[in-house]
Amino acid sequence: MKELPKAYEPNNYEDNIYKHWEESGFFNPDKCVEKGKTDAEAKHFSIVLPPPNVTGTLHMGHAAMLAIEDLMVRYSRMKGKKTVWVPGTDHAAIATQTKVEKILMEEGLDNPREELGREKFLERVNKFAQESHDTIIHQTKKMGSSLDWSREAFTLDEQRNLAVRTVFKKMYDDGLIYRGHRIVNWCPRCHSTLADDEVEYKEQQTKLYTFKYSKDFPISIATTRPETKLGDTAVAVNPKDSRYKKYIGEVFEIKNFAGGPDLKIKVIGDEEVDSEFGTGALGVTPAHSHVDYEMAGKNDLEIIQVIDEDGKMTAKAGEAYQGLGVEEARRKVVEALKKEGLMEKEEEIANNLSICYRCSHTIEPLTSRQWFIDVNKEFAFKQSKDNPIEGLKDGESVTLKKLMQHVVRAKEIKIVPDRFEKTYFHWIDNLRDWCISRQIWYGHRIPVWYKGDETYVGVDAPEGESWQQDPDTLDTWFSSGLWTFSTLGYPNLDSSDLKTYHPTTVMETGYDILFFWVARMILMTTYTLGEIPFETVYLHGLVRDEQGRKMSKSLGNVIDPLDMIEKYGADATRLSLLVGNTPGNDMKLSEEKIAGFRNFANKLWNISRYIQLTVTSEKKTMNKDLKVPEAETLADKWILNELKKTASFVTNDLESFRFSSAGEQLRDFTWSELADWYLEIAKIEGDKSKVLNYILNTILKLWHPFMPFVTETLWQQIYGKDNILMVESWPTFAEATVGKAAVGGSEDFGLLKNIITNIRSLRADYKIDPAKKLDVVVSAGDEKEILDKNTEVIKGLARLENIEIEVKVDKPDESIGFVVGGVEVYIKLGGVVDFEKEKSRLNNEVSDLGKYINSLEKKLNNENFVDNAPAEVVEKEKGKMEEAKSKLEKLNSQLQSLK
RNA sequence: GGUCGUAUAGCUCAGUUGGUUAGAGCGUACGGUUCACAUCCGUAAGGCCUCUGGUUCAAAUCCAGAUACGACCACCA
Repeated sequence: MKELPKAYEPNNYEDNIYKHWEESGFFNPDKCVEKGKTDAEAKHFSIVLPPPNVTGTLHMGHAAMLAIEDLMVRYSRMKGKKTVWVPGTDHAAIATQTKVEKILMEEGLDNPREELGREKFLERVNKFAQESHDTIIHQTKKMGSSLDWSREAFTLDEQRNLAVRTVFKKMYDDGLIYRGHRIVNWCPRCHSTLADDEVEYKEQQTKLYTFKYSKDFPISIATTRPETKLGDTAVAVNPKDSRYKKYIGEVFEIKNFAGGPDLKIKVIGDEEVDSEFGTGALGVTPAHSHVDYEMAGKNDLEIIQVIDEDGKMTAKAGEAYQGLGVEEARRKVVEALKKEGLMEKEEEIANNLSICYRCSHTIEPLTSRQWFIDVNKEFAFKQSKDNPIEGLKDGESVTLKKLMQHVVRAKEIKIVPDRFEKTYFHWIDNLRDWCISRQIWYGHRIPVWYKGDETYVGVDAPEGESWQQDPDTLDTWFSSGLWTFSTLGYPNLDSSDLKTYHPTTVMETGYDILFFWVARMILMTTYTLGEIPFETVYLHGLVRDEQGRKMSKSLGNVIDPLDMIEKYGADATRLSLLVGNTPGNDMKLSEEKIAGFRNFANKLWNISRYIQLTVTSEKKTMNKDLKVPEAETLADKWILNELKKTASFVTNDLESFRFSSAGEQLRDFTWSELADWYLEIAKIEGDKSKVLNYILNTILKLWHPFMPFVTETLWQQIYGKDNILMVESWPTFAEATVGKAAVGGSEDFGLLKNIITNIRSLRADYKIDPAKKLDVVVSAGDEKEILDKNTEVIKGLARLENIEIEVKVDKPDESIGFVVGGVEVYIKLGGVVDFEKEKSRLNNEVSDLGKYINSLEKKLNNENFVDNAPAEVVEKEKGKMEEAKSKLEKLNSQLQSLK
C-alpha cells in the first residue's frame, strides 16, 4: 500500500478502473452469482436502459439518466440483489434517416433516396448509425455506467426484428392491426406519416380570409388555408345557430370555384362548431383536416384529396391548380376570389402551425392508406402465468386503452412523481388509433406481403413466387415499445432472462417521452405478455443551463458531459446531476456546480489519505472487513452514531427515489461532521485506527453508487486490486458498543461543539491573533464530568492554553463570557477587554433572548395552546422556556459584573 | 381553451405526515503558512418563506383566491 498523491486526478484512474470492472465480469449478474458476490436467492433488480438514438452524441440529459440509473443499479448490486442493467441503442427511424439525408444533401445530392436507391441509401444510414453507436457507447462507459454489455441490444438488430415481426403478426391475428384509408399527419419533407404525438405546434401570425364560395352562396366562411377549399364538400355550422339553421341539409353546387373545380357543398350541423369564431361557419375539407375528416364520417361526405404527398395540388384541384405548390395555390385562390368579388375580409390572427417534430417542415393532413393499431377494439386478454396483472382475468374482454388505464389506475405500475399519472390518463382519453406505417426506408419493414389482391401477414415471408413485401417500415416506437422484453429473450418465452428479470423493476426516463415511449411500452407489454413492463416509472426532468434555458447549439450554452468529465472527473459530473435533481422537475446546471463536486471528490480523497496515513503510522493494517468498533470517547460515540444515522437515512432515501437528499446527507456527514470535526479531534485524542478504518470503509461503500470511480480507486489502493468495492456489501448497522471511557451522547457532543464554536466566534469578533492561546474558565454545573473528560478536545480545537472547569465559578475579572447549554464560559483577556463593546454585545443578546422569551410566554399563557396541543409539544416549549430563562439570568449577572 | 407545476438568503435549492429563534451549497465580507486537503480551514453578514383571505391553540407547510413564470395537451376553421 503506497501513499496516495496529494490531490485526486480523475483522469489518471477512471479508464483503468472501468476496464477493471469490465474484466471482473461483475456487470453481469450471472458472474456475480457464480462468484458468490450476489445472493442467488434474492429478488432481482432490473433496468433496461432507455436506448439513446443513434443520431449523434450524448448530452447532459443522457448523462443525468446514466447517473441516476447507475446509482440505483450499483446500490442494488451492493444490496446483494441479482442486478442487471441492459444497454442498447435505438435506431430512431425518422430521426436518423433525416439526419443522414441532411448529410448527403450537404455532400451535394439533391434527392438522396432517389439518387442512391434503397440498398445504397440504407448502407449509408447503417454506417452512420454504427459510428454514432460507437461514440455513444464510449461516452456511456466514460460516465462509469455499470451496464451488462454482454446483453447489449439494438432496436433494429436481428433479435429485435424477430420480436417485432412476432408481435405484429399476433396483433394482426387478433384484429388489432388493420390497414385503412384514413386521414394521417403527413410530412412532405420526410415523405412519411407521423403519429399524432410526433406533430409539434409553432405559434405564428397568419391571415384569416373570409369569403363566399359564390355570389349566391348564402353563408360566408373563414379560413387560413384557402387552397384547401378546392376540396371542400360541406359547410358546417352549429345546429343552434339561428342564422344558419335553416340551411342545414341543403346542397349547393358551385361551378368553377376560384377558377378551379366544381364543388358540391352540403350544409351540415355540428355541435363542435363555435358560432363565435369567424363567421360561425366553417368550410369542411375532409381530406385535409382531422376534424373535418371526422365530420365527413358522421355525415357521409365525399372526401376529395386536393394536395398530394409531395405537397403539390392534385388533378382534383382543377387544371388551373394541378401541380402547384401549396403556397402558390393559396395566392392564386386568394387572387381569384378577390377578382370575383367574393373575398369579404382579410385579417391577421395568431394560430398554431403543425410541424414535423424531426424536420420542422409543415405537416399536411391528408388521407392515405396506412397501417393502424386499433386502441378501442375488444379482444380477449391473455394473462401472464408468472406475473399476472391484478384485477384482470384471463380471457376477459379488454381494449388496449383499457389495459393501459388499468395497470396505472390499479397501481400495478407506479409513476414517480405521481402527478404524471393525471397527464397519462388524459393522454389515453384523447388517444386515437395509432398509425404505425412510415414511408421511410430505415426501420423494421412491415411483415406483410402482397400478391395481386392477396395479403399475407407473417413472421416470415410466404412461400412461393412473386410476393411483394410492403415497402413501408414501422414507427420507431413500435420496436421501442417492446424494449423491456425484446431485450430479455422474447419471443422465446422460456428464456431465463425473461423469467428472471421481467417485469423490470424500474423504468427511468425523461417525462418528455412519457407518451411516446412509456405509454407504448405499457400497451405492447400488457398485450403481448399479459404482464406489466416495469413496476415503477421514475421520470427525470430536462437539464437546463444556469439561466434555465434549454441547452442548444444555437444558444451556445451546451455543457458537454465529456468535457466536464475531462475537466472535473466523471464522479463530479455525476454528483452535479444527482444532487439538486428531483423527479419530474427540470434542473439547472452550471460548470461551477460541477467544480464544486470536484472539490468534494478531492476532499473524500484526502480524508482517505489522512486515515490511511494515520492507521499506517500507528503500525496497524487497514482491514476491509472490520466490525463496528468500540467507542472510547464521547467523540467516538458521537461520530459512530452519526454514521449510523446517516447510513440509515441514505438507505431510506435511495429506497424512496430521493437521490438528491441521499447525496446531501452523505456530503454533510463526510465534510462537516467527519472531516471538520471528528478528524480534527482524532488528531488530538490519537489511537483511533479502528474507528477511522471502520468509518472510511463505510463511507466509501455508501458513496460508491454516487461516485464509483474515486471510491473504487481508493478501495483498491488500500485493499489491493483483487478487492472490488463495486461488489462489497451495502453497510447495515448493529448498535455501536460503548467502551467504559465514553460518557454522554450526541447532545453532549453538541455542547462541546457549541463551546468551541462560541470561543472561535468571540476570537474573531475581538480580532484576537489566531496564534494566541487563550485561558478559559468554565462554570459547568451538571456538565462538569463531560467537559472534564474532553478538556484536550476543547483546548485543541479552540486553541486554549488552559481550561479550568468548576461546577460553579464566578466570572473572572477582565474576561468576556458567553452562556451555552447551561454552561458559562469565560475567556480571560487581561487588560484588553473593551467594556463598552462587551456591554453592547451582551445587551444585544439579552434583548434577543427577551423577545424569544416573550413569544414563548405568550404561547404558554394561551390556554388554548396548553389545552389543545399534544402534551409533549407543551413540555417541549416549557423546557425551552426554562433554558432561556436560566440563560437570561446568567447573561444578566455577567452584565452586572461588568460594573 | 383544458390540465399540471413552480414561487423560501444575491444565485441554485432543502425544509418528509402542521409544533426548533427557517437550513445547506455557491457567492460575499473578515481572518488564517494548524505537519490529509488553498480543489483547504475558521468566523460572520444576508430571509414580510410572492400577495390576500381562511382553517387551526399553532401555517413556509393545509384550503381558497390573486399575481408572475414555466410545462404539457387540445386546437378555431
